[in-house]
Amino acid sequence: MPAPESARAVKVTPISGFPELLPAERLAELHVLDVIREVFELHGFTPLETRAVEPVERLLGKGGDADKEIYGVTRLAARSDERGGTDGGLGLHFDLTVPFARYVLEHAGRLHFPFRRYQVQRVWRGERPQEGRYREFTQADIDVVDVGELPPHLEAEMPLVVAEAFRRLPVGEFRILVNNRKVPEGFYLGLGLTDVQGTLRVVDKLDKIGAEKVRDLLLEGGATAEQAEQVLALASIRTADTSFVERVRALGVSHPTLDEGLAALAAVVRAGEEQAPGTLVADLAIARGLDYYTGTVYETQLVGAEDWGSVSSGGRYDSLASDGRTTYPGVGISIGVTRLVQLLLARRGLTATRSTPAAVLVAVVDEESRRRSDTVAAALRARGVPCEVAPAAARFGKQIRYADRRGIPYVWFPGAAEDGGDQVKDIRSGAQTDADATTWVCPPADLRPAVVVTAP
RNA sequence: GUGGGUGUAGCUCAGCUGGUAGAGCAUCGCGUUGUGGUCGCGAGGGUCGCGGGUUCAAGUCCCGUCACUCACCCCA
Repeated sequence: MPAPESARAVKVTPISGFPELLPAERLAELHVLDVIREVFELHGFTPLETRAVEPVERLLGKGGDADKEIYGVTRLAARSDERGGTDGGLGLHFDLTVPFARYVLEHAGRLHFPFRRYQVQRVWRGERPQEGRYREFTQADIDVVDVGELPPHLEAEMPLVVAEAFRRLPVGEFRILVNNRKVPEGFYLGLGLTDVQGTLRVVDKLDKIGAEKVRDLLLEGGATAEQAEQVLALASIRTADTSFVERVRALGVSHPTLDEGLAALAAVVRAGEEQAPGTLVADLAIARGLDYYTGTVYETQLVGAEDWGSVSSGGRYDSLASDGRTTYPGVGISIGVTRLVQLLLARRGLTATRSTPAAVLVAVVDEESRRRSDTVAAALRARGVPCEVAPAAARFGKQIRYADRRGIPYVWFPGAAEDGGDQVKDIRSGAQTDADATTWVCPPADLRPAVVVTAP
């Protein structure tokens, strides 16, 4: 016989970039998700879910150096020649836009256009994690795609939906920065700079490395001092109204694409002014890394937490979904739910008022009468009151403490009343009153855990 | 992938130029045969990330490795 296994502690360690929440935190996150879903549905977006995997070549197709961030999926038992390679293999999706584009192509015959959908799912990116950046996280996307042409007013609608969701969440002040790819593109071309992508990438670093460094990089990239100045001048324009148009005009550059972009961006900003004053800001430095964006691009930051990066972004894409014959242009915006929630948890003290959905703990007097407690619980549940029955017929003090630890506001005592009926105690105030499980009304504010923030 | 930092109890951390582990908080128990939170007393919980080396002796010094973390890249 082998010696008895020594009780050695099993080491469990977190995996970097795969965040997990405590119960109260998860309840808070669910609240955030509920609000987002509700707003999306109020705007008529239909729910959709796509599989977690796509062919690797499809995931690779639409991005630049996306290959590094894609997680491949293989069976552990697969033969070695089936593994390792990416060609023909499967990968976990790194966003919800690319899978959605595929979905549209695959089901185009059975969808009605313009097609509005929302999608809330986890995505995976094999990046180096750090604060606010994860390898597994949840995105909540809305997109609209149409056949052939996409009306421009949709580009104004997307950020307004996000703004509405954010207004219902304890995120504080926020700004949705908006730009149109055609503005810098036309501007650069008008200046004689042909490397639009390269220039955009440099400009995108502006808030990180500063104007001086950006100027150096532009000069290294072959721009003249004058061109670099103009590029920086454009990027410095940021207005909450349509006055950015005159400011761009004042720079004296002209190009047909620039005109198009300015008109489109002005329309978006104007809609924002009317429907969500102060939330949409034209920021001509916003570039967005993904190169499938062709028109309006969005980026959202919470005021005071700009260093956490964007908590919602997106844009218009005209050729992401195309089968070669028909193209389905779209526009969408994504809320980085995990980043947003982690930010609120870390910086705003976001939490739930309790760590369980239960509003009531039904006490158990002794094990012989547990059935009576079960009956009480059933009556409460039948009327929509979340509750649980105490795990043990311990001293009442312990049962109350059980509820207190979890933030459960009420403890129900079967048979505690003079007449043999029940009593319910609000353990926050200590008030204990006679009650009947078939008629007791739980105060609405206590029915579900509430979400609170403790920091400004 | 590149570079820096850090690994000691569930959490936050002490532990001096080497002498075989400690605090606070948390958890559980008792004080309180059933009504909590305060308070008091007590208990459990550590192969000091892992492996190797130096030494009579390593949490402490050296090498390696892994993990976490920060920055770059990129992005929600």
